[in-house]
Amino acid sequence: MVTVGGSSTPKVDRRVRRTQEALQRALIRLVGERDLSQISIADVAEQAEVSRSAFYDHYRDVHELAEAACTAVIDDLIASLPALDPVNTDEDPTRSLQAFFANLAEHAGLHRGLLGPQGSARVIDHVRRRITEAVHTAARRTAAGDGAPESAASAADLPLDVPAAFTAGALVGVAAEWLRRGCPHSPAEMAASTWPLLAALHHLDVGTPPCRQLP
Amino acid sequence: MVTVGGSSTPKVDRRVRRTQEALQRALIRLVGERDLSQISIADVAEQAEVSRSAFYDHYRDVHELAEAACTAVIDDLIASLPALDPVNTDEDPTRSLQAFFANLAEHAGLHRGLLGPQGSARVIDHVRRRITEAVHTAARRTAAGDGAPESAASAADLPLDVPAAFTAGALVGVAAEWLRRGCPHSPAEMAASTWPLLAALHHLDVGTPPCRQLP
DNA sequence: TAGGTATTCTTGCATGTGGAGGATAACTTG
DNA sequence: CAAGTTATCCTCCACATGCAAGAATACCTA
Repeated sequence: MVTVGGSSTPKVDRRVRRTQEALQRALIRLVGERDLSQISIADVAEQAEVSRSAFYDHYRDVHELAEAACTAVIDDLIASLPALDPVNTDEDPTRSLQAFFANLAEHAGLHRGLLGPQGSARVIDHVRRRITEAVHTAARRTAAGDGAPESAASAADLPLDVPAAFTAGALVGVAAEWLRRGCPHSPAEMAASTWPLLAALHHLDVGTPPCRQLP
Repeated sequence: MVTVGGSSTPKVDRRVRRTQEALQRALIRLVGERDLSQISIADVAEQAEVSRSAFYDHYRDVHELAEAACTAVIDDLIASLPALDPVNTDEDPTRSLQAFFANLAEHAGLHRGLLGPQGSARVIDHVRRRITEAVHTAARRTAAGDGAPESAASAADLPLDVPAAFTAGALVGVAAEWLRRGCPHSPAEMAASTWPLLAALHHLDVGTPPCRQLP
């Protein structure tokens, strides 16, 4: 098995990149067409113009590929989350929340296919954890006075941050429900409805210390 | 395919009940032992002492069985959610939240197996939607003055209730993260940490009408 | 560019999947 | 209890899965 390391690919064999990216693009395309459960490994390999056994050289199953394939998309989503940071005293704090929903809507087919009932538990868990981490570090950055950048330890080693898990789950819940209904409202409306709820959590957060992460 | 109707089984062939219940019990037992992805239909059928083809007479795949199998357990969880109702002015409002986490911990293996990264997107979605419905009807019951019982329409037909989806997702998020870490804190601690967050949403809910469900 | 290395491809296999058709057995109703 | 209904079981099938061993090929480095 050959796997590209998490970040900042320094020197990766061209063939590996080509194969992995082809497989990821193929999956993303296919998820837009039919349910994940109706997509076979052979389908993905064929769509990627790669042999079926090359698939197994990189990924154990479709879910592992899906997790890898959605990473770039997820990063985009997470990038639109600094709105959750209380220091962000923009004139319109819902702007980046709006970007979040817009981003979601833009790839609605993909997101619904991976996060919905026919999707992958692995992807759902991955997304939730990534957002949890983002919320966690944003909160710590605020609390610690914007000082040194936190050591980027995996969330698995950190204490259980209930508010972060709460917030992340809430965002995923709203997103999933919105996608399930076929995005019946504009990103602006969704942002306007969601923002007060997030704000209530923030104000509580900074106001009452008794509820923070458990040791 | 033979399927038992949703509620209040009036007259179901004894054989159907026996087979379905045996399959569900078998799955629940197996999920406690290994990952869902490592459980084959043949395994479940054998554990249930039922032929493999009888499985397909009732369920399309393992996820459909899992959804059916967890329904009873989910009902227990949802039963411990009236704490979310603002009218509930108990002396200790975290009591039923505590029951929620205790319930979760009691079947930790099952819940982690079905809701975690190796679980089933179908189950995750099902749980989230059930909780969303529960929160939604609880909120409406409160707002409408405890009057007539709402027509029990499926959540799919109702307008998108952002606060309900938000709350439900949040609970699932906290539960998933807690389970993932191996339930490192007592249900009492978890309830104490989670309650203020829920309360903040409630107070906002009753205080500011601008953010309700979208039409 | 030549050479060693690493990746991909081909082939093959044991097992799991999803389901159709028909025989057998169990249940419900009159 | 007898008759008819209905679920389960058995046997088959085509296809998908996950993986292994070795040949063929593309890549990186010197």
